[in-house]
Amino acid sequence: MDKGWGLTLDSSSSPLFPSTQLPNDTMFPLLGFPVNLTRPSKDNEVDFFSHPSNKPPPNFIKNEIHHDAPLHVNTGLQLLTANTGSDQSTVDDGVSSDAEDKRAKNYELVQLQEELQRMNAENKKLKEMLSHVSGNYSALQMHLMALMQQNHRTETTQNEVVKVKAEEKNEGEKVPRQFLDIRPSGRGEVEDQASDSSSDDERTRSCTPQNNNNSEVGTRDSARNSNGKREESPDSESQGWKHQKLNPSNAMDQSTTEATMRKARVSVRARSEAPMISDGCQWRKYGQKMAKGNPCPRAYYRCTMAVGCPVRKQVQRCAEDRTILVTTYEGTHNHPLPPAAMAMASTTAAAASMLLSGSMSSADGIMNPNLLARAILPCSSSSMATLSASAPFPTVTLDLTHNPNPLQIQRPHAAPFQLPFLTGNPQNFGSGPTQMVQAQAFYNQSKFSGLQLSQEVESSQLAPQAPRPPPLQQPNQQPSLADTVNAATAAITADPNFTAVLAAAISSIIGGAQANNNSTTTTTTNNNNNRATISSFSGN
DNA sequence: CGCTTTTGACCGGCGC
DNA sequence: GCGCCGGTCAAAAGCG
Repeated sequence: MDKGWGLTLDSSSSPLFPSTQLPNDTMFPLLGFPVNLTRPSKDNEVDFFSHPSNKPPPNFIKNEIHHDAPLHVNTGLQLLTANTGSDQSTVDDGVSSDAEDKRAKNYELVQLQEELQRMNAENKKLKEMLSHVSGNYSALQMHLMALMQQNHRTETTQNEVVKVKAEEKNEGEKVPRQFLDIRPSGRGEVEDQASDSSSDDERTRSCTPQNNNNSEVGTRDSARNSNGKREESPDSESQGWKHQKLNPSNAMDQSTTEATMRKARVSVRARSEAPMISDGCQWRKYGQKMAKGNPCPRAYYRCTMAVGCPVRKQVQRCAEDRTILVTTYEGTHNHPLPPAAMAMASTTAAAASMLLSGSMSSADGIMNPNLLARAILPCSSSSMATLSASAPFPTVTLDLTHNPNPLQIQRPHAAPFQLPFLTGNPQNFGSGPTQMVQAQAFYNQSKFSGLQLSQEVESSQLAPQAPRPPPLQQPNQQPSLADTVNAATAAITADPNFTAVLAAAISSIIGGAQANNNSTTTTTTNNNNNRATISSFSGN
């Protein structure tokens, strides 16, 4: 009987399928009879249905396993044939002695199905919990980063305020407290609640003694204003940068770390045919220049995810190898980031934070590139993460163009989405292999099917030229958090130990889609964009 | 119509 | 002081 079939199939296979062979969502509908009807496999033929008295000999079972022939052909015993028959066999099932046994099995089937339903429900609950926890984790991570940076700036600011007061005593009312109203007007709440970094930067920058000694007191950019050409613009933080550049000397002893934080740069080298690597943030191009020594123009972008975000980046192709895209990040986001942007943002923030640390802000730290390099990439060679001391600003270069990972050597085409970026705060630098992400974890996640997570990934045969499905069509928009979380949840379920890293990978992958979308809105759409391989950051 | 990109001009820093 | 260079601005153009 079919129920007896279903019973044996379910009872034998259901404990294995949910987590291993079938996606959870598709597994349960298959638990019922369709499986039995469409697949009269040899499993069914094995002794479960046969009455003990009719148990086939061992030889028969072996034959059944090794031959894929239909059941009725391979069956050497009448009883088995009768048992494995279709629904019409009920006529043949006149064997009344099996009735109670079948009832019992039917009952057992019902029980198992109920149990599976309970497990399914529990699984869904766990998924929801996981997505919730993942979201909270991201939020907390950002909050922690913001607090750390704010805390550091606060210390610096307090020192500078003390010094300003001392100068006020010396110079009387000559020194205004610019930091009280230095913030640009008309900003949204987003900045109010999250822009401590930039606003504090503005305050501390403006209240430095150096600034106060200038004749440009009271104006943020006297040079511009003296032209009568430019009033204070909403983009004042950039002028704040400029302002800082104007007065770099005297205040260095007090705002060294602050300036370092602001000027610390993280340069990422990655092979990409896309005009921009995807980092999950929204960027607006505000300039392009031909840089000396490189025939490729350098593009300047600023973060537009929040008004007044000070983060900028420069994108330029390497002169020696134009398949290498060099992206240099500068500044720290002053707003919450979507999961898609966490990886890169955390990396850049981590680099800046490391520069802010005592050892790194010292000359020793600057002059010892390997310290920072190894701190950021504990498992990488120094050639993959270098610190430039000769540059005007401390610059960490993350070279993603090499592929020293033994795992990837073993599976050379299997990890085009491996993401090295830090996903946590600087204290997590040493977490080592957990920072390494294998994108294969997201296999079967249809959310990413359009993001070149082709299924060949699992079979280690990802073809770079393989045609890709169209990217997600969300021009200039971040993928919805819900989508991200849902997809992340599904992937994380498979291996909860990689929660943070998976989230980063997902976000970066989704960011890849965004980059594609961005590219479509600019000039040309490069179908090879997603072939950008950020593949070389390795764990051990 | 609003947003983004393009692009020439402008500015300050720096080296000579 | 001058010129070069990196970085930024903002008007114009492009685009959906």
